[in-house]
Amino acid sequence: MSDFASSALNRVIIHLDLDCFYAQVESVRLGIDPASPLCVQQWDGVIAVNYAARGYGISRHDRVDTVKEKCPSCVLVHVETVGFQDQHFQEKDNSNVTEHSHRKSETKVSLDRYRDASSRIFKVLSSFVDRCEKASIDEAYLDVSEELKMDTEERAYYFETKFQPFGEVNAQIPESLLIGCAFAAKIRYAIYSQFHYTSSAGIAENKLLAKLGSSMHKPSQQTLISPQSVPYLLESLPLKKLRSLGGKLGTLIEEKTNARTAKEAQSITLEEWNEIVGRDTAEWIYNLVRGIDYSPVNAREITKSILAAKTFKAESSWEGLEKWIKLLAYELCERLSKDQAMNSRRPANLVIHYSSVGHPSCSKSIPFPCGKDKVHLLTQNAMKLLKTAKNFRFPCSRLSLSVSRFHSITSEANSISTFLRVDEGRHTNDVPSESIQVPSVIGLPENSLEKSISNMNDGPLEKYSDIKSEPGENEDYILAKRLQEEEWSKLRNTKIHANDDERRIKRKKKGQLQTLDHFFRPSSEEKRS
DNA sequence: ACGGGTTAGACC
DNA sequence: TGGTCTAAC
Repeated sequence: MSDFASSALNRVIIHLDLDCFYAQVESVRLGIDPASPLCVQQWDGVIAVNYAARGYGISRHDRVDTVKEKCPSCVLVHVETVGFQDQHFQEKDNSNVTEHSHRKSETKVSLDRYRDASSRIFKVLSSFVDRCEKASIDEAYLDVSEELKMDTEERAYYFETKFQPFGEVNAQIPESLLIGCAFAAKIRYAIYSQFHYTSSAGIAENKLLAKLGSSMHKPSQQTLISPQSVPYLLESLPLKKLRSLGGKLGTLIEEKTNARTAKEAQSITLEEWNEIVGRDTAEWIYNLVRGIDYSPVNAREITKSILAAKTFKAESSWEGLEKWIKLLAYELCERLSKDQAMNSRRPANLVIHYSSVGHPSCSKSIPFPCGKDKVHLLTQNAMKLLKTAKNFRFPCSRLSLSVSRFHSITSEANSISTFLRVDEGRHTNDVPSESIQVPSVIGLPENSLEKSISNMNDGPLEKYSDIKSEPGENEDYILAKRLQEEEWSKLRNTKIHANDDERRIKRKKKGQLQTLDHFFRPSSEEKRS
C-alpha cells in the first residue's frame, strides 16, 4: 500500500523455496514416506528428485534407466499427461499406472497438480504478508519490513535459523532481521502443518542475499545473511552463483576479466563495467557483486502469462500439426477458464511459437479472439497463423500457444469502461481483411454491442461448446469455488493443531530446545494419508 | 545427455 | 508493438 517497505533503507526480505517441490507434491498426494526415494518422471527422464533419492546419487537429468540402476527401489511417479482418446479430451491420465499410458506421441505433460499446490501455498503466504512476489511455481519473495510486530515469545522462533558461516549471533544483527527469521520460521511451519510440504528460506536485507541464503542449508532449514557477514560470504562466492549471472552474462564476465568470485569482481570499476556490459547494466552489476540489490518485492501472486507447449517428433502435415494445436488449445482453455474464475481477468493477446527442425524458433501473435467455442477459435486462428507465416516450414517439431496481457474484468464487468478497455486493441479485427498486414482473427462476431456485452457477462466463462454448460451465469466460478471448498475441507480433516505455536513455545520454556526439523520430519504415526 | 514445459524480463 | 533472446526453475 505505502511505498515505505520498498523504499526503506533497511528492508527485511525472505526468500522462500519449497524443497524438490514436484517430488513433495507427489509424495504427499500418494502418501509416500518422504524418507523413501522418489523421483518425478517426465517421459524417459526425471524432473524432480527427493532428498532420499539424492542420497543414492540420483540427480535431475538422469534417465529413468540410470535411476533404476542407482536405486532399484526408487519410486517413479510420472507427471500427469493429457490427450485425446477417440475425439474426447482425456483430462487426467493417471500417473501411477503403467508407463504405457504415457504416450509421448499422443499426449502432453500437464503441470496442473503442481500449479494447484502452488496456488494453495500462495494463499497461505498472502495471509501472512501483503507484499508477496511469486518468483516461480515454488519460490516467493516476501517483504516483511512492515509486518515486524511480534511479541517476545514468538521471537524465540529465530533460534531455528542457521546463521551464515562467519556470521555471529550477537547484538550487531539488526533486531528487524531477527524478527524476520522468526517470521520465516512461522510461515514455513504454517505451510508444513497445512500441506506437509517442507521449505527452505533465506532472510536478508535484499532479494539477492535472501536468495543466496535459502540455498545454503537445504532441505527444510533457513539461513540468515546478516549484513556483517556479507563480505565473508562474497569472498568465496563464485560469480555465477549470483542471480542472473548463471548464464551467458556470467560467462562473458569471466571471459573478459580475471574475476571468478564476487569479491574479485569488486575490484572492477564502474568504468570498466561500462566497457564489459554496457552502460545500462554497469551500475546494476557493480552493486550486485557487492551484495547490494535495490530491486523491490513486487506484490504479485499470479502469473502474467500462460503457456502450453509440446515437443514432438518431426511432423510434416497440416493434419498432424492441427492435432497438436487442438490439444494445446484445449489445455490452454481449461487453464484460462480456471484462471478467470479465480482471478477475474482475461488475456488480450494470443501467441503461437513454432520450431522447425534446423531453424531457430519463431512466434506470431494476434489479439485474443472473442467468441463462443474457444478451443475451436484458438485452433482455427493458430492454424491460420501458421499457414500465413512467411517463415514457417515443415518439418515442425515444436509448437506452443500462450496468452498474455491480462485485463481485469472484476467489479465493473458491466461498465462501459471495461467494455472499452477489453475491446481496445481488438478493433483491427472489426474489419477482417486479408489485404491488411495485420493478421486477422477468425471468429470475431460482427461486433454488435449486445453480443460483446453478453460475452462479458457470461461469455468468457463459457465452457467449450462440446462440453455444454448451463446458460446460468458464472457456472465456472461456482464450480471452481466448490472444488476449492472440497480441497479445503480435505485439509481441515488432516489439520494439524492450530495452536502448535503455543505448544512449541511452552516446550521451549521447559528448556527443551526444539528445532523445526523435529516438526518437519514427523514420526510415522503422526503422518496421515 | 541442456532433456521438456513454463515463466519473466530485457532489448531492438 | 511484435518478435527474439536470455535466465531461471
